[in-house]
Amino acid sequence: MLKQETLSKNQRIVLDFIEKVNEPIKAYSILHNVQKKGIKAPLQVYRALDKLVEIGKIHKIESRNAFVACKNSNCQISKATAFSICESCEEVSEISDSKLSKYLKNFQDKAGMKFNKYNLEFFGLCKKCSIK
Amino acid sequence: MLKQETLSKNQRIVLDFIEKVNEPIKAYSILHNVQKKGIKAPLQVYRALDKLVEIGKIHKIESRNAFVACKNSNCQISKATAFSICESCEEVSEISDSKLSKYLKNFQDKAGMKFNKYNLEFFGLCKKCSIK
DNA sequence: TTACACAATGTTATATTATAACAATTAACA
DNA sequence: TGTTAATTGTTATAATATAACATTGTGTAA
Ligand SMILES: [Zn+2]
Ligand SMILES: [Zn+2]
Ligand SMILES: [Zn+2]
Ligand SMILES: [Zn+2]
Repeated sequence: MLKQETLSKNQRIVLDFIEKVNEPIKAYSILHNVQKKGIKAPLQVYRALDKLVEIGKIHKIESRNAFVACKNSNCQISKATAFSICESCEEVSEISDSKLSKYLKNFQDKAGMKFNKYNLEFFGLCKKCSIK
Repeated sequence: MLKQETLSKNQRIVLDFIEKVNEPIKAYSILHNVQKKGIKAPLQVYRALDKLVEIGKIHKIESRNAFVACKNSNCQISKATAFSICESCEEVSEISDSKLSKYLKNFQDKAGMKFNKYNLEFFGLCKKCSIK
């Protein structure tokens, strides 16, 4: 079987919702919002999320246990992700900076470990929250 | 009241254990292991963990929901952390690389956000697991 | 087209991680 | 000593995530 090109029904429902809200959202919040579409159980959501993460359509914000649609040409299938997170209003944006991603992709640690993926989360105050 | 210099009883118990195991460990695993010391409830562990993270004695590995002792002069009180994680054996090590930390501390995103903290997790295969 | 393999679904139950709420005790300090 | 904040103890519960198993759908090739 070749790599799937089209999303399954549940994957489509979950992705459509995540793309619509356009900000990080939690699994159970997704569940509550797609129950009208026929998705009834957490597992149905988590299975769709797993697949969507795997194919790079969404990312997990690990420090927040939340999921967000990829804004960045699918981030080489989810292997290189960077986010900025406002600790005041919880606004999250995906960082798209070729210099940064090049630097990190080429980073070599002293133990000689071979990396195939990274996730970077910056925390601070967004412009709006800085003013206050 | 000045900033506390000594750890409280529960904080000491939890930190001693985390330093002893010397690898990432989960909150409930800590709980099971320190019950003989009189810590009986999850909250007692989580409260100690919160404080220890805050003062930079330990870090949370967000992608694993696990905690590990800091190896790196307390990482400027936990504001700049980087780890390498083997996806096969789950070995985690803290990265201490002054070039990397300098690069990330000075990173400026396009939205002009003011960062005060970051966390970076690299994933891949450690040397041992690469051979297999 | 039929048989196979694998992906996806549906469903119930349960595991794991983390916090709320409130009372009591301890530690720092003016 | 009186005051304040930090810490503790305790019970209950919230929030996040997976196990297990039966069933159905889909792409592939003989
Ligand atoms: Zn992306
Ligand atoms: Zn903000
Ligand atoms: Zn550290
Ligand atoms: Zn390994």
